[in-house]
Amino acid sequence: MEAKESSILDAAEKIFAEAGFDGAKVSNIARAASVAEGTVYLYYKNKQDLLAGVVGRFWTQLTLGAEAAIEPDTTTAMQLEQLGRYHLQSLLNQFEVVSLTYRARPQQEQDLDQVREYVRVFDRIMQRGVDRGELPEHIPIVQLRDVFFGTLEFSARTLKLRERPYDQSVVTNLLSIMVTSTDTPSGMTQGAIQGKEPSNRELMNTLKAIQKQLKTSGN
Amino acid sequence: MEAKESSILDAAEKIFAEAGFDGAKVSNIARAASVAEGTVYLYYKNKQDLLAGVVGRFWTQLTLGAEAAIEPDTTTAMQLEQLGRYHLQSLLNQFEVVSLTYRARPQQEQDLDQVREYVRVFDRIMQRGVDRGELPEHIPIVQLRDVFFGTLEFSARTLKLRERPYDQSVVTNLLSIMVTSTDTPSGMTQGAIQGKEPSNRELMNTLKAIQKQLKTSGN
DNA sequence: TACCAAAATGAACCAGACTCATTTAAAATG
DNA sequence: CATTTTAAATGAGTCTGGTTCATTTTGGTA
Repeated sequence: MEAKESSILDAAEKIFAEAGFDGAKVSNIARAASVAEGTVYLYYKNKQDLLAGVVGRFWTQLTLGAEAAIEPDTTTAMQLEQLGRYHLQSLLNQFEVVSLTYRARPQQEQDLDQVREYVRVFDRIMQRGVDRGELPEHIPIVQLRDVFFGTLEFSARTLKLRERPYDQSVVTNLLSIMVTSTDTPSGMTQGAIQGKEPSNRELMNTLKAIQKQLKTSGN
Repeated sequence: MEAKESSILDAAEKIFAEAGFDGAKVSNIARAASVAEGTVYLYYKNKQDLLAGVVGRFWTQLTLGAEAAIEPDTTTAMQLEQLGRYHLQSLLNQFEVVSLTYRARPQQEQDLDQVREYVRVFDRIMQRGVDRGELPEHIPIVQLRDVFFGTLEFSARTLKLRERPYDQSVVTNLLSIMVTSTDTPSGMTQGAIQGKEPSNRELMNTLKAIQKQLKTSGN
């Protein structure tokens, strides 16, 4: 039964999230799924594998959500901001599951290619930006990816630690520094720096000229 | 005996590093430390606590090393670069121990105030920068901290995953985006960021700074 | 209804973290 | 020194909880 597998995953996610990996007992997960303990092992090799299932499903869903959250026909900067918001919000809303990812990772790398899949959403946005000439290439995309996801993940931890809610300025400021140094259309700066007027168009344009040609509508 | 405790820590670090938390058996750690299994529990409440000991010691040492790696009498930008290099190198050199940090963290938060201590090295650099007027305050230090450490940690993971060695450009590029939008080493993006009218000279300097970054990030 | 294969069960097994009664070493006492 | 006291160390045994597997139940088919 397909439904049974996902019911086990649901139960596992719940128990793992509230008790952590070590605290979660397979017996409890089985009970929560209304299944015998041995049944769990028909669907998952062991407890680790079960965790990988939970985490994998989470990231797969995250990928779908991210793709839905991004307008296809807007600027690269805008898309990055949309992904940034979505990502930070998801990290905060499902903090426990995200944390579990680190329990799964060290094991088998191939378990978590759902994470790699998710990361490609970012890569596609950036690649499109480059193709369209909206992004210069001072910094390799791979490095910008680490800036983007690394910052957001650490920010999420910080917010959780201080028991603060979602903070839009985290995304805004992150984008402002990524955008300021990789891309410098006046419109982008305007959006990124909280509505302040960009100034001195002449030199800003000169600045632009050393980079790739940009065409961005100011929001 | 003090020496015995640290001998247990040494053994634990070794075994944890090569087998991971779950793979490491307390019996093996005890044997490696030439001690009976029960003795371990005289020094550490349980296996988790032992891990916290290993991880805590690591971050304490990292703090000392970081303080040594930073020249006291140089610019904020320079100090940040020194810390960045040191941090990335350490993450790579002791990747396994760093990873273990995530096994310790979810448990008790107070276990890891050594990490918080380490982070203060960054805070002090930034605070001094602000005090000296070397840093404007567009973006809260707390957020920049997440940019800094988040990026470096994710970069370290990426490098490890691809089996690449230490890459100076990661630090350079990170600093370039942090500095371009917050600091003004040679130029003055300050005006533009704050929304004031920057002078032509200021923007020219920014231009130069960016061009310079372009060259450095090329390696 | 009888048969079979797949799915499910849970009692038993076992690895390994942790305890504690006992032993050994060190320090204090006279 | 011999003796008592206190602390440190030991490892066999306990216990929790993940994992296995012989047995039972289920669902489909002739």
